[in-house]
Amino acid sequence: MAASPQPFEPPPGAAFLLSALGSLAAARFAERVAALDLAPPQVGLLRAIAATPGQSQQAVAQLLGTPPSRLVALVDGLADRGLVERHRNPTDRRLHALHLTDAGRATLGRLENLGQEHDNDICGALDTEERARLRAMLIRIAEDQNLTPGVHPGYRRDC
Amino acid sequence: MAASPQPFEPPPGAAFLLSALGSLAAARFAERVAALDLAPPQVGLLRAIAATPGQSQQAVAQLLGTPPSRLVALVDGLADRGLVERHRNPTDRRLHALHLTDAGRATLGRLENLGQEHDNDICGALDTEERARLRAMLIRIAEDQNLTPGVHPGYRRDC
DNA sequence: CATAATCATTACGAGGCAGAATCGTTCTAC
DNA sequence: GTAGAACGATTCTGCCTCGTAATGATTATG
Repeated sequence: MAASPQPFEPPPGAAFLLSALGSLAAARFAERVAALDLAPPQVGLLRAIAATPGQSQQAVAQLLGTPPSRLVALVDGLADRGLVERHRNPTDRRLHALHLTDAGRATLGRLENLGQEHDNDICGALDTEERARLRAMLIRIAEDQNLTPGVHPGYRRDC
Repeated sequence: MAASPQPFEPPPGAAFLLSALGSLAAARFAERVAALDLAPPQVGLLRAIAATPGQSQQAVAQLLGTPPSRLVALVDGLADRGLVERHRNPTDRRLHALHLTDAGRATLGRLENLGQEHDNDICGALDTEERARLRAMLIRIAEDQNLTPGVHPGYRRDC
């Protein structure tokens, strides 16, 4: 009673499509930022530091949902490039307050343009109005799922 | 002239939201299928075999976009559980034709229900009509990006 | 003043994945 | 008909990522 060998019997649901397109978007974004010698997690870290400068590494780690030990290598990579600085807090010398350098801010600006191109690449099939409706729906889902705005959940465990 | 420390200056675009929600959806799905002792790639393989039974491993590998050597372990895991069988092709004994067992089909049925629950979980913020519009837009994007329907691009290292 | 807690870092180990090498089988050329 | 190339599946090897556990330095507590 096997029907004709139709590919993939149940049509994929919205969640599957979200996962598939999200994976595609993430991979494409990784390619783009590779041109700046950056990995996606480093971009997220840059954005997090820009949003709330002076935070301790532990605070940032908690915000991003990553173990602190992972953050060390991330910060190292950005500090080696001169995009980020660790400032020792004089009142509590355990803490490393994270700040962007001027070069870091410049890189962030370049990333913003790059993000726009990325958006146009991914959403090329949609006109401006449709894109706005898509964004609105996605934001509603993100809020419903208690996602921290601007934070990619791929930091916690699998991406 | 730094404005108030607003979190994440540029509002996230649709591509970022897609990536973030896709990551979330993938992680949640992984949790769900873990209850059946399955990993997401194995689920994709099950679905691929169900869609076109009797294919060689190499053909399936090409469809999914994964190196053949990776498929071996994947098939092994499913074969150990008795969900999949390798049938030697008598006319060409190099080939291993992949087929689902009855247990495999039963598991696939369970996965279908599980997928519906997953869909409802992720899209809980949207009513039925909105969900349909979201699906339609996502499908258009997927077609525009030349994604193989039903195949998760996460198999491909480069996509 | 001593002990516990906190932050960053390092050390270690597990797991996953891609690419090269291997083994058996089939096709092609002569 | 046989030798050698081509092909499919598998194994092997090395790399890379990540999470957890220990380490060291500093500060809070009682």
